[in-house]
Amino acid sequence: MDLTHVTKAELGLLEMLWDRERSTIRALAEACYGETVPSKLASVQKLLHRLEQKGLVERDRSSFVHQFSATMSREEFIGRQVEELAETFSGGSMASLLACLVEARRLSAADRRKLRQLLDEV
Amino acid sequence: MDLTHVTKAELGLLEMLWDRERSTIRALAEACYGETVPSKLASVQKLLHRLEQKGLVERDRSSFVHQFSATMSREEFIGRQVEELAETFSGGSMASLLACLVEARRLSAADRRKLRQLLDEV
DNA sequence: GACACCGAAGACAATGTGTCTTATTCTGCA
DNA sequence: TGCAGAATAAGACACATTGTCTTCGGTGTC
Repeated sequence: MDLTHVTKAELGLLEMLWDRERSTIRALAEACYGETVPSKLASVQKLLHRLEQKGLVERDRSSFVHQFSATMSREEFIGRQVEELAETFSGGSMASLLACLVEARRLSAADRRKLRQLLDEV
Repeated sequence: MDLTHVTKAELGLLEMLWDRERSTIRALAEACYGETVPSKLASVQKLLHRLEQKGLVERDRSSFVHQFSATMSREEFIGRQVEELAETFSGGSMASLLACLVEARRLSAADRRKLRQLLDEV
């Protein structure tokens, strides 16, 4: 199982979990599909199961109705996505990947200004 | 057809085209598989066809043996991959995406130093 | 005990992916 | 010219992924 690739439907659930901290299958189905018929509940169940296998979702089984939550913050997840690009294209080096961005002029002047400011704040 | 997603096999061909500027199916099959039997040639043909559909590869049909080349540089391609992440997660804003990286502390001190240096050079 | 709900498991169709075979067209040489 | 070889084109094929849905057994409530 590819631990990194997340489909659009899976990402939708993750976004909801990032919003809500923790949630049930029923609540997620209501938010996703606007209905909680058994088939939709099963879809959410399946997607959550896959996210759990990928290590992106945690399940609390202590109560009869399971509670789900994301294992990492949205920011950390995004960071890992970028790191995966660095892994694929720049031998894992974030610096090289960002250098690539600067050199390919894919950062606007405003982007560069903002970035410099962020770096100064750390 | 997803214009952005590139499979591992397709990426392998792209990397070769970035190395060689332009190449034939036969040369790519030799480099990829180490043999140029008809089945391997057909595999390369199919992958190139898909890359062409995705707008990532250009085909010169002027001579009998077609010549293939990448439509964008490796750097530009990488830039677009990062932009796609920005699109998905940060409303298309590269600055926000990079802010996310800085805030999630996924950049080492060395990464930050290197990045600041790059920004100064532009 | 009857009933509703839950999670687990799997069937299912649609799509994506890489490999391979076959058909068709073109080149170059005898 | 005619033919052998090579190239492109088209599609069959097996396999994996993805999202939806049905069925089943277990659990709680009245």
